[in-house]
Amino acid sequence: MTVGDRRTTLADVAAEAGVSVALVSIVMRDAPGASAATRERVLEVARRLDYQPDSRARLLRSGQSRLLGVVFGVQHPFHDDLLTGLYDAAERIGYELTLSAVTPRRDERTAISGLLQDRCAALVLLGPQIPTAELAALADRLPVVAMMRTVRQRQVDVVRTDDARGLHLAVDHLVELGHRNIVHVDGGRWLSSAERRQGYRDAMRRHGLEAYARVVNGGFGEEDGARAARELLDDPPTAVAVFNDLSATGLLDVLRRHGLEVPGDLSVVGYDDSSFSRLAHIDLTTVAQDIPTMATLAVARAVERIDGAQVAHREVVIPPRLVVRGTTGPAPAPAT
Amino acid sequence: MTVGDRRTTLADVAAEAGVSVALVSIVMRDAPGASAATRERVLEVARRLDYQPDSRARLLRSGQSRLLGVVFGVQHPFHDDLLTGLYDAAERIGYELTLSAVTPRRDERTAISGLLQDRCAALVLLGPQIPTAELAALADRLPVVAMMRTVRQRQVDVVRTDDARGLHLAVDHLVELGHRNIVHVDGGRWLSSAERRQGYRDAMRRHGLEAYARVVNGGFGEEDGARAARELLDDPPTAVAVFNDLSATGLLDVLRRHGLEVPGDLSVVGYDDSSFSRLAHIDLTTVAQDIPTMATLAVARAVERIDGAQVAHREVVIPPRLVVRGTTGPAPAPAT
DNA sequence: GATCGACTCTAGAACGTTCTAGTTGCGTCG
DNA sequence: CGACGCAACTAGAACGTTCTAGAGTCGATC
Repeated sequence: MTVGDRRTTLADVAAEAGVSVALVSIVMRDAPGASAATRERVLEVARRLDYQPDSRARLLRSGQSRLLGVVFGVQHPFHDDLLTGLYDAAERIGYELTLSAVTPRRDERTAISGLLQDRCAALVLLGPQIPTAELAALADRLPVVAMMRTVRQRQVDVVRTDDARGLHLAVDHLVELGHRNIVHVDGGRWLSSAERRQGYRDAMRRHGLEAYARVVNGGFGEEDGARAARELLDDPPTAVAVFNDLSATGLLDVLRRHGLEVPGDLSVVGYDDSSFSRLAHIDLTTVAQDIPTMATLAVARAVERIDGAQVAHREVVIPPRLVVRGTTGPAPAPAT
Repeated sequence: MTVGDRRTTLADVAAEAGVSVALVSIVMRDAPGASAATRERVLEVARRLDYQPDSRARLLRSGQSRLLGVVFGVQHPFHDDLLTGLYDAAERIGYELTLSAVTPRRDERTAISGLLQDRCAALVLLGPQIPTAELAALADRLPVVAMMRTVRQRQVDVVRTDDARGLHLAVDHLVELGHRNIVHVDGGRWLSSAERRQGYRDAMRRHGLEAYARVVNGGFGEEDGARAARELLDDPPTAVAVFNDLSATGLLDVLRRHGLEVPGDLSVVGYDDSSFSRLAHIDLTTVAQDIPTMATLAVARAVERIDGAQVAHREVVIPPRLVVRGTTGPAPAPAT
């Protein structure tokens, strides 16, 4: 194989089939304006010459690019699942996806600017961390849909989970099992930590358990959960609702090492339904986000904006659901 | 914001700055042929008009597309880490990456054909599953680098881990700890399962332990490991080298539930150094692939091919390394 | 004082498509 | 038999770049 040889173009196919370039274009796009006979002949030639349309030239000419840029993070739990859903949704309505990853050494700004140069029609950002002001500036240029976080700026569309509700579900579940002394280990300064914390507080109040409400400083990682667990050991509650699954596993580990039985002595609820939370020996009760729905809505919203529709609801909030597994059980009988 | 308004182009910048389009192009590309004064003025205007180059037009014109297509799987353990490494490597040599994901409902063929339409200069495939014949056909059209699998066809470049060596490491480690009765739970029909199985057999023979060599049918997932564990319970060895971390966690769970102490009664080694294997309460001894090196070499190889270099070694095999954690320990004193 | 070379800049043709505005050929209708 | 409509097709101009070839300008050299 010689690398230098050009790929076959419309012109090649046209010459070979003895028709004009425009006609080949018509056939390739399945547009009206060609007889069945020619259509077939052209397709046959195209197949024989192994013709592949050049999307760059195509998009360059046709202006609007049926192309959605997606920024995702390589380290994040369910971004992969979200990507799956986004591909499904995009394909259903005939859009292409182009991905740009955020890695430990490639920041969000870089990822976004790459997509801008690809001239996508809109951007879908998974859990964007950049300042809202920047998001807003971006949204002045092209439609931007932020997922899994709130954005006050009204140029930016938002599709997110009702995180407050997620903690309602967790607390309700624990209360139903008889728990009263329920602690929340929060996400610290992490995205949507505030919403979840507030959701926890609301739920406790609603159950008349303000007196028990207690928030322990946590974070995103396993160590954060472990640290919170050590803090809890002095005066252990009967149940803990944790910011996310990763932190919950760290917490579980420390608790168990100190001889506490889960769920015998203490119940734990995570958040995210991460793939590892399903592992048999973790088997974590957790709050799952409705990823397919979120993906579908994000794509739909982006496309509406591209088509210039005036969209009524800027923010779409999806209810999560509780996945009950093995780390929650009835509250232990009160001691003393 | 009106979606319809065109983005600013070179022509806009040129008009505003009172120079020709070509000159603006020169300035934007940082090419020689413009005075420092104009350069600065043009850059200022470009910044003010918020000019973003159109990579489609750019690549269309300039023919060769410093663009590498990467196909990765959303479900796979270390594909994320590999992506990180690929971005690093590509950036170092001034190449762009364009990603295409394989999802449960988007197969490899689709992912690849998307990249072909984007006219990438070469393809990097992470653990491709398509038939080698197809890979070869693809490689006749543009440089193809397959990672983490062997491909006999000589048009296709390969960068992979020395999987046989990985199992040598695992077995050597266990033997050093005094184990003799070491079982291998394999990956079934999975990619590179054969290499690892062979590596296990070789290592056992080298240690004069042919008599103990025993391969149990496993697979990729947690359930496969769990199933293998139940099979082992009748006649448990003192150590198990498992095909991958996921399977190993399934195996660990079943063993522990049946009262076996790890590593007291039985040691376990995984493969992949998956993120969850580092979790404190899994703490799995495992074989890690040298991901940064593999990524760097894959990109380097792709670029060599693009530049038309005659590359001597079609296949690059990287040695793995053992990460010792908490699931391996000294062999228990022989019973009876 | 003409010629040269260097530097800075510009005009215009690519690249591979799509799209607009035709031009054919041909059957049908008044 | 001329006008019309329609289907099938084509020529050529876009799209936003890069690239080639060349045009000015200016100081230095012969």
